[in-house]
Amino acid sequence: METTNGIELTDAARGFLKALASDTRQQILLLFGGESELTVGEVAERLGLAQSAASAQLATLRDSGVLVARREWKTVYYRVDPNGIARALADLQATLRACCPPDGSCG
Amino acid sequence: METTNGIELTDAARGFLKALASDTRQQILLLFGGESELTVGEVAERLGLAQSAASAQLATLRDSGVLVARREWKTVYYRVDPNGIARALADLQATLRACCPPDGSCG
DNA sequence: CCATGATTTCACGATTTGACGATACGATGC
DNA sequence: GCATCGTATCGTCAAATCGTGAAATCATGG
Repeated sequence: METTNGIELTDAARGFLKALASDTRQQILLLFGGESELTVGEVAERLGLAQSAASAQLATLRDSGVLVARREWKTVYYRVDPNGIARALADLQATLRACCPPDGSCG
Repeated sequence: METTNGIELTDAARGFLKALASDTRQQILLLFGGESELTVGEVAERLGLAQSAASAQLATLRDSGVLVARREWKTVYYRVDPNGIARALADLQATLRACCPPDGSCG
């Protein structure tokens, strides 16, 4: 069997936590609260970032399953991936349930 | 009413995300899966960390509401704070609900 | 083929993080 | 008062992160 506890975070959950630990990436994600889709340039302008910085942060969010990208001609449209977020959150909760007593509404 | 979107992360949620973004702090948290309480020295030994490093990371987890500390004579016992975790998770989910369509099981 | 527009990648510097060792603090026991 | 044990704090250093500007990529239009 496993020598480990059996308690571990999935890659989805770890990526999610790392991605959303950054203030800038949090702001980017919250930008999608009103808009359904945003381009790299729009994100850069609204946050006062260089386009290269916005591009990199968006790529991080995409790689961690928080956002998805759609390319239309020259423009790349990013939008939230509810599925990826749900999965990461579910994994995170499942792991946390093993650490904190189930009596609390930990999940 | 609000000039803002109304979408924002609470301090609890932000602290939670930052605290659990570190691999070391993730491992520390998972250490509590089997044990109810651990001392600084125990955490340091099990993770092969210097005592000072374990102390600092534990303090970070405590400051972000993930752990609570209890002092008994010279020894400080840390344990998970299910209440703090539940609050951070609830705040996080509430914010995320504003970003991803409610049709998904986002929360 | 060349120009344009949007994005990505690269090279660089500045700030932050994470670990260590050494030292200081707090409480006990002689 | 002095020694001891467990923690916390401080100083330092290597590695990672984040931002910028310049150059490269990719697709379209003339």
